Amino acid sequence: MSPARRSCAALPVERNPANGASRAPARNRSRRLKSCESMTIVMLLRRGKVCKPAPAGPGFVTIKRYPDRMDLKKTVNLPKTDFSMKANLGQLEPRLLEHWQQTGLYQKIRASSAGRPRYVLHDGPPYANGNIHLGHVFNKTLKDFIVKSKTMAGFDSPYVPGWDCHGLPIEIKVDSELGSKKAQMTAAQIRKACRAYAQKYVDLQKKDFIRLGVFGDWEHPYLTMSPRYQAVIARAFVDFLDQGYVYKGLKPVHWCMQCRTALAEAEVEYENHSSPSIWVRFPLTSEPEAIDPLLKGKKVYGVIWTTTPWTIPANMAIAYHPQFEYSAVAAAGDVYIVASELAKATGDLCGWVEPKELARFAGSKVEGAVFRHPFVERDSGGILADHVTLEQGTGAVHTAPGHGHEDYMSGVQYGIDIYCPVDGAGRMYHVENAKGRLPETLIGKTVWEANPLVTGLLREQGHLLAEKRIDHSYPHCWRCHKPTIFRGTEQWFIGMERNGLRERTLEAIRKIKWMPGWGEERIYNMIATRPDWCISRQRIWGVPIVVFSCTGCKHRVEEKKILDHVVDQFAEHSADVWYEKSADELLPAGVKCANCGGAEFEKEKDILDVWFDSGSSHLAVLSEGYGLEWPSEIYLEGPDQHRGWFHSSLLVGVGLKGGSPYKECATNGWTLDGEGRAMSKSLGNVIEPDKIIKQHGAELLRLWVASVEFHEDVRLSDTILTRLTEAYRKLRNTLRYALGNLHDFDPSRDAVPVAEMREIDQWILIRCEQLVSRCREWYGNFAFHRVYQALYNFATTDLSAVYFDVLKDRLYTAGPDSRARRSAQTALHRVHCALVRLLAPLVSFTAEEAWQHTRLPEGSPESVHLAQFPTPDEVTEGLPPEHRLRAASWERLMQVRDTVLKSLEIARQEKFIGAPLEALVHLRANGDLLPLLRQYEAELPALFIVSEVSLDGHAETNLGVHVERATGVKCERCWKYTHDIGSDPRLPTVCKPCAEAVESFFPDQTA
RNA sequence: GGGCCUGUAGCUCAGGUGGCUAGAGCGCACCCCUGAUAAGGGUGAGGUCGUAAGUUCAACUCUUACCAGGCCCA
Repeated sequence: MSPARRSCAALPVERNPANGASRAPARNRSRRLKSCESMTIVMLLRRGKVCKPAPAGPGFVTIKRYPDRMDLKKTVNLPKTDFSMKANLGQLEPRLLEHWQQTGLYQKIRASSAGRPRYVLHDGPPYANGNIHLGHVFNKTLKDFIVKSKTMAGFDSPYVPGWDCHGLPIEIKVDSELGSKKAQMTAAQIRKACRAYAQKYVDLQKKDFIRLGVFGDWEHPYLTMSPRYQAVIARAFVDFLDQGYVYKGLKPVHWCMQCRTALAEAEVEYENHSSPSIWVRFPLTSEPEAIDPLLKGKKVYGVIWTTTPWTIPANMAIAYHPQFEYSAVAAAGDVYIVASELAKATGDLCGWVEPKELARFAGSKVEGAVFRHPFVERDSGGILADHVTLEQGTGAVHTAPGHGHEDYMSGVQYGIDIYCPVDGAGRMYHVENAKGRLPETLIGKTVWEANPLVTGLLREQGHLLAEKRIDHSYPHCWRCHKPTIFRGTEQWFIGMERNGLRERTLEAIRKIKWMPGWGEERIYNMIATRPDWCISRQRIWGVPIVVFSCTGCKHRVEEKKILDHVVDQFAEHSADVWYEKSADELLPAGVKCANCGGAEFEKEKDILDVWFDSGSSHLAVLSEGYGLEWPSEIYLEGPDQHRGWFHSSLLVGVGLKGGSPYKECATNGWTLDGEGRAMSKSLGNVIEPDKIIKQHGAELLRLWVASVEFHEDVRLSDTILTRLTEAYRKLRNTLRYALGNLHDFDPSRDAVPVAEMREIDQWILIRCEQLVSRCREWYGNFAFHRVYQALYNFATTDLSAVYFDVLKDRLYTAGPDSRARRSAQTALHRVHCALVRLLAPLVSFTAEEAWQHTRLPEGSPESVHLAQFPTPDEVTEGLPPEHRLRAASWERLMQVRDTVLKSLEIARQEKFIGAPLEALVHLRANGDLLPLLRQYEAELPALFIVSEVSLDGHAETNLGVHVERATGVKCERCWKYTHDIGSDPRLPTVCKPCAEAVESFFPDQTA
């Protein structure tokens, strides 16, 4: 300790020479103290013989008769409560859940909130597959915090949970469960199996969410597979179609030629495969000097490398990386453009003799150059792309937009045709209106047959530079295990530029409040650069794209009136009717093809992207059916949803409703392990929510959610759980102290007017008032962790360490019905009722349990969750303004208290005292502190929890503290050392105030 | 590899527009109490503010690079 510090602390303890004990060695003093105590521990009193009972009646002095053997402890008002110290959440929580369910609490909340301003959080649907994980817990609990806190802040805040039920993951699972049976099943039957599967997980997850104490309309959640919802999805598509957003175009997908089907990424397995890899040159037909002046007049070629020769016929461009450096290498009179880094390797492979570098330039120089296809009458443009790498090949990527995802992206970016001359069986064919005719030798050949033919053609033309087989990992069909191809197929799109969708969406983004703010930039960039929305999938489990086409002329039936007729059937029978009925049955009678007048139609086979399903949730839920208005107040999901639900909801909202379905968009972080790593099976660091609930209770998970800054990634570990367990116990014990000391307090009967309260009781009300005001504000901006910290700090610092400690003497030893005790209880009751309500959105179980144990004023709601947050005014109601000014004095006194406690600690360390009541504190003060202390001199012993305080004004420093041994005798009842022991002859070991308090325990015998 | 984000004591969090010895609670250590008792109280020790440069009279706060981690893409 530094000298400066020492002087800051209390002055050295001075021992009172009058106190004999002070001269004795420390060990002796302590021993003597103990023996002294043992003499007075439990005293048996004999009274009856001394005081004869007086006859009752007028004119007689009443002398109460005390029992012969009296246990003084029974006259101490110790806390009494059934609110146990140990929570036993494992039993409490299910009991409360059952109770809430049986009493219809959620419906009651709705009823009591009716007519208040609305605050609707629209739930993002989790996927109905698998068990819930910590991320679900985090998100759902946060939503519950918002809904409950908004409810208690005076809003009507309903919560309709939902599930995302369609989609590939479920279809795949069902597929594998059905096994070979699937082949014999109709689409409708498979859909039934998918529906059952999804329902199973809806029920499972629902149970888990309810278990967390999340309030909501669990009886009527929205399911994307419900007939009503499916109709909403289908209608949304029809509306998009009707309003001109939708078009059909080509996009490459994984394709199995064997199964003749599109495959999702999840259905593709990568296996080893041997492919022919070739180096091909494309003659440059544009001016070489545009690339580099040194190339003027040279015969220049672009050089590409590919492992799929069959895609060469579909080549439309050559991609270069804008930042890479490229070399023009001269060899045998020709000049080749390759990445500088790969020039040597390429030259070696192609057998260039004495290659010479003529020039070096950035890839960006090649943009706009024109090459000639080696054997098709077509140009191949130089383009730029970031996906170009230097790991293999030449640094120039053969680009066939109909045969590769990245190629496709480049194609879209540069407006190049998505050209795919390969049919569903994997055979080459002449595409109508194609640029450049394919050599006839290729037509009708499968892509595998085409490989050597293409290589042959290239060789003939002199454009094959090298050839080499390569073993690599290649996508295969998960079902038939044959290698797959990328094939441009017809897909449905929502055009981002149609009706200005992209622009309008970007405008809408600017109007939304993003929390945290960076969400705006993130989603803005995505919308600004995303390609058209591909909304079709070649699957079964989803909502079909409601379009028919004429069997004769292929003309599509897209009239809204006709399609709406079909959608109406979805609402009634679910979208299954699409698979159960024929086109003829589905269509209204008498529909004719607008083009050819034909009357035979076929149904579209594709279904809609699941993001279209969930993106339409606001149409389904913020609707009359649920009694909710569009748009919602807020969406809250994980950060991945900027590309997911936030994104699709926004597009659907802007497209069909002209704006965002949410005014505010909040994100919760990811849940990580104690080291900040993502939880994964392979790392083995996954924390199961179920385990924590079993071991600690859902309340602890809620407390965890409450304790962290939720916008950022959050961690959970054993250490954190241990801290939370301790915090929970502290909060619980705070409530328990209050309940225990309020057992005989009826606010309507016993409350003391605030103006007449003890000042320290008024002080805690003012502290509590500030707490309420801050917590309300923090709830308002979803700073739950600040609410938690404030409540916790209030419980530990203001209450446990100061107020409760100081209060014990008064609560325990004053007469049960005395003004002093009732004053304390009034304050305690107010603080308790405020605390319980402030805690309710966070620790909903414990708050409810405490509420049930609280004696509430007449007319109070049966559940804390039906109550409103306390208001700051309510806490200090009745406090005269002039009393409020005294709060500052008390803050000052608290500082004096801190100093005194430091001095007491020194005395304790020196074994001069043990319990603080053994001390007499002598204060010396000057300045304005002295009058303040004088004013409150009578309160000081209680505030310091010592037996005596003496005060004088001779201090040289601002405040001096001397600790001495308390004089007098220890009262057996209140344990204070006093000079009035035995003032009541019937109670020879008890001080005067205690004697008076004891009196109130015995019935008035004069009555 | 690209876009966005995070990194203050063992833990969870505070630290407007750069400015006194960087705060809180918990935990920890030591002590006390035994009438909140598988409770309660006191005192104290913990941080070169991810790392390294730079701007500045002055940086936890501004810039750059790097490291570690997260989400989304590729």
